[in-house]
Amino acid sequence: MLESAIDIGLLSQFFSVQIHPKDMTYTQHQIVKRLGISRATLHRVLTDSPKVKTATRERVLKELDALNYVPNAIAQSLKTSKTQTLGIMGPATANASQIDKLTSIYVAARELGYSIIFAYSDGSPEADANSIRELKSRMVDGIIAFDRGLHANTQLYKSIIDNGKPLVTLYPTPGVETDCIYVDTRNAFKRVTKHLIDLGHKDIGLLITASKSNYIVNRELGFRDAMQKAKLPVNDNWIIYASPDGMNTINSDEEEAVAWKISDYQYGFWGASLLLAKRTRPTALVCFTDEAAIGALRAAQVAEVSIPDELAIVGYNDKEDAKFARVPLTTMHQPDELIGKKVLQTLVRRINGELTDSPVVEALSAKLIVRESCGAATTN
Amino acid sequence: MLESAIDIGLLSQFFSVQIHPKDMTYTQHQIVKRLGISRATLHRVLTDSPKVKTATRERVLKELDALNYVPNAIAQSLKTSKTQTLGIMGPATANASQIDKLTSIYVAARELGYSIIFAYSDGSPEADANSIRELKSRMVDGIIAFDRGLHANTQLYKSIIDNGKPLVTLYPTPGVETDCIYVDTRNAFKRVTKHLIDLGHKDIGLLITASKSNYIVNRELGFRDAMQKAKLPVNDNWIIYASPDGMNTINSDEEEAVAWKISDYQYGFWGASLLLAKRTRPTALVCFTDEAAIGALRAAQVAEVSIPDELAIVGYNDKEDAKFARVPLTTMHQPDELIGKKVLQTLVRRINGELTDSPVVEALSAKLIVRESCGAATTN
DNA sequence: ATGAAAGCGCTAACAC
DNA sequence: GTGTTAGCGCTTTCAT
Repeated sequence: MLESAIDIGLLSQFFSVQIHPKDMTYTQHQIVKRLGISRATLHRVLTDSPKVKTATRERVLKELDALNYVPNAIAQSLKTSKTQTLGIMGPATANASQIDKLTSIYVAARELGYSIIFAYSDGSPEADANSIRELKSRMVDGIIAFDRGLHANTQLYKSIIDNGKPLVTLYPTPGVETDCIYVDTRNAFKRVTKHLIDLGHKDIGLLITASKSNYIVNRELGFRDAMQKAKLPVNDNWIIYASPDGMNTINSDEEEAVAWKISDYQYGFWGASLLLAKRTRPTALVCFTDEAAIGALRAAQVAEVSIPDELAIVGYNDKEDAKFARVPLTTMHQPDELIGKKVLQTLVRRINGELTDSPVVEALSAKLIVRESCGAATTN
Repeated sequence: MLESAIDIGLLSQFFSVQIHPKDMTYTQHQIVKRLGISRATLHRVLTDSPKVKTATRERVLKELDALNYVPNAIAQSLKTSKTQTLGIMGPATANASQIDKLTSIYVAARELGYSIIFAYSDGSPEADANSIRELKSRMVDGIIAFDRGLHANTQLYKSIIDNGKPLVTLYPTPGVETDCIYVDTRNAFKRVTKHLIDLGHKDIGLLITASKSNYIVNRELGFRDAMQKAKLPVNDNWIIYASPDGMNTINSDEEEAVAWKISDYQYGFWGASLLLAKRTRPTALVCFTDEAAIGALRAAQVAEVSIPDELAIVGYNDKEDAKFARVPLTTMHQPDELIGKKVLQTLVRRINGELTDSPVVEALSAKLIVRESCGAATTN
């Protein structure tokens, strides 16, 4: 008795009992001393091993509960070389759809017993390198690349793979052979454009940004897919590549970084104003996000252009803002809630070696949501 | 030479050199063997200690760089009992203002060399307890409570403090003596209400939710402060406590949890519809967020009530959506970008023992942004 | 200016 | 069914 008291520190025990006995952090060593058993037995109880006498087990469990024992994950990690931790690297973002994706990752991680370290980066090469260093240093079991599909990321991702860490991306990245769970935005934009075509529109414009990212480029590709399939000409005059300086080009990684700091609303407003000022206008406009569409709605309001009568508008994302826009938006709904589940399932199986060598690449589909802005619905 | 090769594993060295020499993870032990120096000397170089011969230092630094050495933070943590890791506990959220706060915390943490573990919780007592367990287990150096000021959190926060972990909250929590950095929403709502009063409004309504959280309650208090100061009567008929079931009450923690799943837009739409249907209406309406105000804008549009002429509307948050609303919103701008800096500064100083015993409690002020929805501006 | 050695809390192989 | 022990990668006295 005296021995054990000395062992865990006479003074600290005194205080801990006196002040908040429930909230002291005990080590296995201390618990073992108290119970007069060995580390191994304790470990067996902790891991539900059958090789423990029931009486012993119960005595141990009771003590564990009384002491509110929480294992030290750091020590576990050091010993096992597994941290039960996943790293997310990417830019922070205020886009509601991105947030929902992120949340679904958090939820899924929690369910599978993984903690998440969010390695924030502003997208600059130095910040990205720092993020990787951070995650490597903390021995994360796997990494989720939460980005917008910039080509500049290729090298970065390769270095992660070379380091032997499982990596899941949310965009297929050319030249990077790794697991990828993504929403097929190209197909989504093809379908939302087709919806406009089916409604009888022939003169259709596209409002995107000048970014070279997959996030943007895929949307243009999908739009062109639909136009081509319908044998409709694409009027380049009606494709607006919005950019911060209004010059409609982005030529460097630095300019990309700056471009992402501007809101989709703003791009939508600028872009639509530009389009509406032209001598001839399309009868329909595909916007790269709902937020851009809301910006366009505002521009139309200022220009006194009636939506959808004079210009049909569609967006992409389908978060709450689309529903409550001045003209409720026709848009595509992404399965954001599903992504986290899929990503974690893939990543964890990869970590556990349950997957073959070839990368898992899974495309998820978006769903058309018809509201008033396209002119098809007249509810309300 | 042979010895060192054997020591770090003949096979693994072979492969690592062959496949990706740059990306192997080396331990201090391995590096020490290669260089023929001691752990201590390596450590001195790593920590910039002056007690190393310049020649030795350079030789070591060169090797470190060549091998791309990244220290194992897990081992460091175990040894020093400091993880350079901070935990954030709270619900995930799609509110743009919350996201900006969170981002500013990430940025500030990165600058100070701390990693962030986001311990997601849906707000239920079990999930909260799990979050605390997770953070305790991972030995975070401090915790940031990222919540909406629910009374149910009091016990939770007390248990963190009892455990001896520094805790910073973003709401003053009654009964919890800890550091707190917050935006004074009560004062903000007093001022935005006063703005309406100054514009000549006497009949002013308030649209909030039925939540008992500080997030909501402070807003009502601020509204009442302004009305009282101006000696204006508060018409309870014009205070809308929106709730999911339309019964305008929330009576339990469970109901609170459900209530937070519904968007502010939706509450704004429901609440304003309710208000506009009444026999008598106020001439101005204070909404609990910009998103609620946008929902109210939509309800007004449906009811063909002209904003701001028949009803002035103000919100709170001032993110991009406020600017591009059908009627650009008069609102209060929170210093979200500042919060991370302040929170981290406080938390890190607390961790380092640089603060006195008494809690740091700092209130930040919001700023009035006047646009069209209040009827004061007519810019376009 | 440099090195040897103990130990952070845990797991797991091995002994009894 | 239970106990002993080595060691994960690092920091840190204490010697030399």
